[in-house]
Amino acid sequence: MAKKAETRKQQILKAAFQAASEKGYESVTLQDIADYADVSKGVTNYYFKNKADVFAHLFEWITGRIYEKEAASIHEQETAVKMLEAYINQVFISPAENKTFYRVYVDYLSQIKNNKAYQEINQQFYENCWSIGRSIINKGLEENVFSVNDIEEATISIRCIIDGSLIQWLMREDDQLHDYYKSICYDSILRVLNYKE
Amino acid sequence: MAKKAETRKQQILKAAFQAASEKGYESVTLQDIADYADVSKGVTNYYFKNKADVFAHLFEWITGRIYEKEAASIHEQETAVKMLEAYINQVFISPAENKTFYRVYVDYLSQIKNNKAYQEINQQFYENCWSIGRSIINKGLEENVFSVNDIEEATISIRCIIDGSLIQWLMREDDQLHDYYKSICYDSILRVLNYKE
DNA sequence: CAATTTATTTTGACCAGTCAGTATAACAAA
DNA sequence: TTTGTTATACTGACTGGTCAAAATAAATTG
Repeated sequence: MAKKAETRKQQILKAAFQAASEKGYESVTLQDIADYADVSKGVTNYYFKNKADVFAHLFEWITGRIYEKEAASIHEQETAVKMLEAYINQVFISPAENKTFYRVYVDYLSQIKNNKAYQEINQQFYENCWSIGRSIINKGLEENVFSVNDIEEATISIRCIIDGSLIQWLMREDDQLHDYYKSICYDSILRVLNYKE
Repeated sequence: MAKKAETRKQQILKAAFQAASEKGYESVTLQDIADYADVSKGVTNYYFKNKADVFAHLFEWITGRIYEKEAASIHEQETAVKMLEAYINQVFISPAENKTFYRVYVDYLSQIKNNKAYQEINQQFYENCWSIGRSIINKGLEENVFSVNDIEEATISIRCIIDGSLIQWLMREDDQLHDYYKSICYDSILRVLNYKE
């Protein structure tokens, strides 16, 4: 049944994610994935074409989930600044979660050059992220609290700052700096948007 | 003689760099390094403990060179804004060079979690980068053209923006966007430093 | 200087281990 | 029975690292 297949695929993707966050993309073997999913090795090859196919689906799934959460976080908010605050809270959700996700994400980034499919998934992710930034900026322009020369450039800048801060935080391997980087990220974005009031 | 050994090591490091930028860190084999260096396979193990040792030296060498170039670029400049401009020009040196270096750098970032030595090299690189940012900020504060609440936070923010933009540019695989991202990076930093005049 | 010995460097075959992917058998459900 | 699913054994390709022998350079000696 199609439902069962879907469940199995999810189970395998979650296992691959857990394995990758603990061991790193390249060193994860098909056996590892099977072990984490508590199934035999043959199952992974039954549901996915090959290892790269597993990871393509994994990255698609992860980036999709991340975007949905981030997009949801801003929709309840009523002012641009509150939207941004909610966004940053969602992005810097916790040291543990950020570490798990961003380790896999950095592995993923390092693989993009080798795989056209990965590249397209990431392009979609960027576009989704930019759309969130764009919403916040437009709201702030309506409210007259932000001032930017070019909306597209500002949306791109927001994501640069977010990824740049999370990656730098991750590389320093110090959970205590999480709040510090969160506040640097938030303040920098406000400055880039030329926040007044 | 010690001089010859040094030359050989450099030759191997350059080969490893070239191999890594073309094939990606994980898929580079000792044989690849030997091939690019035009020596036999055993030589690499004669001059380095193992593969990880080669890459530790490689990363140290690369990040050191990058820092030196960046540091040198700002020293001739007389105003804070010109220093920043020179810095960004050096950072966004050309699509080809940025691609070569940043591909290896992203691979390197994805390996940091697995290797204490890599982590320390990167920490040193960050501190070097921050010191460049700090020089520029201090100069701008003297000149009364910048305004920041916290110098340390601003130095960190600058590197976040630089890495964030270069990584995002790299992932989009479009050389034409190089100038675009360069200008976004430059403008964002000016805004973070609250540039007036 | 030349002959010989010693030290250093280079080579490439080889080994032991790993992994992705396959083949096949066993099992379960309909 | 038939079809869909899972387990297991296996293969072939490849890798990091080793090592003994070859090549080369340096030092020593007559």
